[in-house]
Amino acid sequence: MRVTIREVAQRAGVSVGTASRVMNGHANVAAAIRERVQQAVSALGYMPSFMAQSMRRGGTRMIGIIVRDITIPVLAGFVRAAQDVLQAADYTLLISCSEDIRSRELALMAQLARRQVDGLIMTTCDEADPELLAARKAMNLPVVLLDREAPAPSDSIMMAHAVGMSRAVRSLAAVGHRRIGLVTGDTSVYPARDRVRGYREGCESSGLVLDPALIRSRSFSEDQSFVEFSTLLGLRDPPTALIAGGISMLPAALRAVRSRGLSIPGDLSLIGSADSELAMLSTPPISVIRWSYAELGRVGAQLLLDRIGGIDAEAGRRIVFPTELIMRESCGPPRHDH
Amino acid sequence: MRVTIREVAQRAGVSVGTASRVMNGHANVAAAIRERVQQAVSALGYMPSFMAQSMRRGGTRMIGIIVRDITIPVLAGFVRAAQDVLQAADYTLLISCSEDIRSRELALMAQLARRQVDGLIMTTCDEADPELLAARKAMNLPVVLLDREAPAPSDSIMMAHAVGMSRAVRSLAAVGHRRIGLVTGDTSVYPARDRVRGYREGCESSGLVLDPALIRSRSFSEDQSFVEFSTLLGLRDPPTALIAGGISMLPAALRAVRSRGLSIPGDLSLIGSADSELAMLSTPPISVIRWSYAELGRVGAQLLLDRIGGIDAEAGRRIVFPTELIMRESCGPPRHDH
DNA sequence: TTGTACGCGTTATCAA
DNA sequence: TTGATAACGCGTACAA
Repeated sequence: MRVTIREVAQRAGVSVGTASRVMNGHANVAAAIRERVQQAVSALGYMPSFMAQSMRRGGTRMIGIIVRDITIPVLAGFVRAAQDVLQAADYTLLISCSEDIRSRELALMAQLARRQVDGLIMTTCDEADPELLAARKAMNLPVVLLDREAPAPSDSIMMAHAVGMSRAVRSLAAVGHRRIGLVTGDTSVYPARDRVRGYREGCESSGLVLDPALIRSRSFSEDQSFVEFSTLLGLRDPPTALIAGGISMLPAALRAVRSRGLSIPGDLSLIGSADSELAMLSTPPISVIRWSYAELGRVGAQLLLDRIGGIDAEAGRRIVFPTELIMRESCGPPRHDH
Repeated sequence: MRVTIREVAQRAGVSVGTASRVMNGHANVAAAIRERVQQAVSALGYMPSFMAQSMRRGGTRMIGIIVRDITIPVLAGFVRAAQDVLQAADYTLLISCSEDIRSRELALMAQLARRQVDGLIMTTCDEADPELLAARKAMNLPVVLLDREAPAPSDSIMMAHAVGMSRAVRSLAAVGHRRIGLVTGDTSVYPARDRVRGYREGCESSGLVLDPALIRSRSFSEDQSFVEFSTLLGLRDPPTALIAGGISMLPAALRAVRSRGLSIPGDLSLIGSADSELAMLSTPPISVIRWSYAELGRVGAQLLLDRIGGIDAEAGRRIVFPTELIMRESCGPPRHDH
C-alpha cells in the first residue's frame, strides 16, 4: 500500500496538519518539528498523492495537447519543446492525435475535459465550425491554438506563411517560372488560407497570371496530396515548379515527381514547407519555407502558463512567428521548351 | 463551477448513491428512476470527475511512456500505435523523453510514480544499472520494456536485431565486401548488444576476418554517431560498406559519407536500421533492416493491459519480433581497388 | 430498491 | 505554533 501523510505524521509524532504544512513549506512551524517530519518523509519514502492534491486544490497540473499526428517530425519537435517548458513548471502533458478528423477532435476534447486538464494546446480541423468553437468555450479553460486563427477567447501562435510563400513564388518567378503549382490543405484553416494568400501576392507582384487550376487546396493528408501533385504534373500545360504547402507533404511530392520520371531541378523546381532531414539530405537538397517549431513550442507553452497563472492580458492574443525561405539546389530556371 | 453528482441527484430527486449506481450501470435500480437520472445527467452536462473516481477506485487509468526522443519518427510511430490501443481501452498516455540520460530517466519515473500511473512502457539507458532496476521495482506496477532485456518482473518486447544484422553482413559479404563497418549504441543495452552479436555471426558465417576497429559501439546519439562514421571512413584501411545500427543514425551516416565526397553505392555500400521516408526517398534508396514499430506498439500496449488486468502469466515475458532485410540500391559490390 | 454515511489523501480553516 | 476537523467528488457497504 501507498504511504500516506498520516503515516508520516504518526512517525514524526505530529498531526497531519503539521505534516502538511512542512511539505508545503509554510512559515509557522518550529524548526525541530520540521526536521522530524522531513526525516519521517525520507525514512518512509513518502510522496504526496497528485490525485488527492488535485482534488483538494482544484487543479491537476496537466496540460492537454491535440495535434494532427505526432509522427510528423516538426509536430513532434513542437511537442518536445513545449514539454520541456511545461515539465520544468511541474506540468504533465497528455498528448493525442486528432488526425484532422472532426469527431476525433471532439472526442479528444471531451476526454481531456473529463481529465480536467488545466490548459490546452491544440489545432482544429475547421476554424469556422461552430460546434468545435463551442466545445472549446465549454471547456472553460485557457486554450492556445497552434497555427489557427479563431475567435477569442483562445490565444493563437501562428506562422507568417504568406510571407514565406510569397517569397517562394517571387524567387521562382525571378528565374523564369511562370506556372507554379501549389498544393496545400483545406482553406478552412489558417495555414492553408495564408499560403494561398501569399501565393496570390507573390504572383501579383511578379506579374504572373493566376491560373486557379494550379492551386490545389483540399487536404493536408499525405495520400491526398500525392494525388494533387500527380494531377498538377498531369495537366496539359503543367507547372514548371511545385510548392508543397504542408508540413508532411514533401514525401508525397517527391514520389509524384519520381513516378513521372522527372528530374529536379532540371524538369521541375520544388519548394517544401518546414525543414526536415529529408529536405536537407535529398538529392538535390530541397528548398524550404522554414520556421522554428521548437521556439513555437516554447512560446506556446509559456503563453499557456501565463494564462493559467491568470495573467491580465486581453483574450485572443495572437503571436505570429516569422518564416524564412531557404533556397537549395531543388530550384533552377525552367526548361526552354516551356 | 463544475457540476457534481450531487446536483444530478438533486435534480432527479434521488440520493447520490442511486445516481452513482445509474452511472455505473448497476442492476438494482428501477427503470423509471434510471431514466430520470439520465435526463438530469444530459440536462446538466454532467461528467464524473476522473480525479475523484481515481481516488475512490484506486487506479488512474493513466499509462506512462518513456522513450529516448519522441521526435525520432519510428518512436513516434510506436507511441501512436500504443496510444490507439490504450485510448480504446479508456487509458490516457503520459509521454516523456529521457534522452537516454540516467538522471532524466530516474526523474521521469519519479514523476510518473507521483502521478500514480497504472502501468509503464519504457526503455532504459542501462539494463544493468542496479539503481534503475530498483526504481522500476519500487514503482510496483506493470512495466513493459521497449527493446530492452532486463531481469523480471518487467515484460519485454524486443526485435531480433541479430538476425537482421547477420543477414545484412552476409548479404554484403556475398557481393564481395570484406571490411564492413558497424556503428551502434552502447552495449549496455540489448539492441546494440544484439546487433554486435549478429554482426559477429554474419562475419563468421561469411568467413570474414573480424576487425574490432570496424565496430563502433559508443552511443545511439546522432552527433556521436556522425563522429563514428567519420572515424570509420577515415581509417587507413577503410570499410567498403557501412551499417548504421541505430534508428536515428541514417542522417548522420549520409552526412559523413557526403562530407567525404563518397558516392553510394559506387564508393561505399550502406545499410540502415529501421525504415523511414529518408531511406526510401534517398538517392539512391537506402537498404534497411526493418520491422514494424506500429505492431510493436500495439502488442506492447496489449501486453501491458493484460498485466494490468491481472493476467496470470509469469513475470518477465519476452516477445521478440522479426526483422527483415530490405535491399535497395545503396548496396553493390566494392570497388576493384579495394 | 433506495438512502445514509464513510473513506480515499490532501489542504485549509479554526480553535486552542 | 500546533491539532482537530471539514471539505474536495465519488463509490459502496450497510441499513432501511
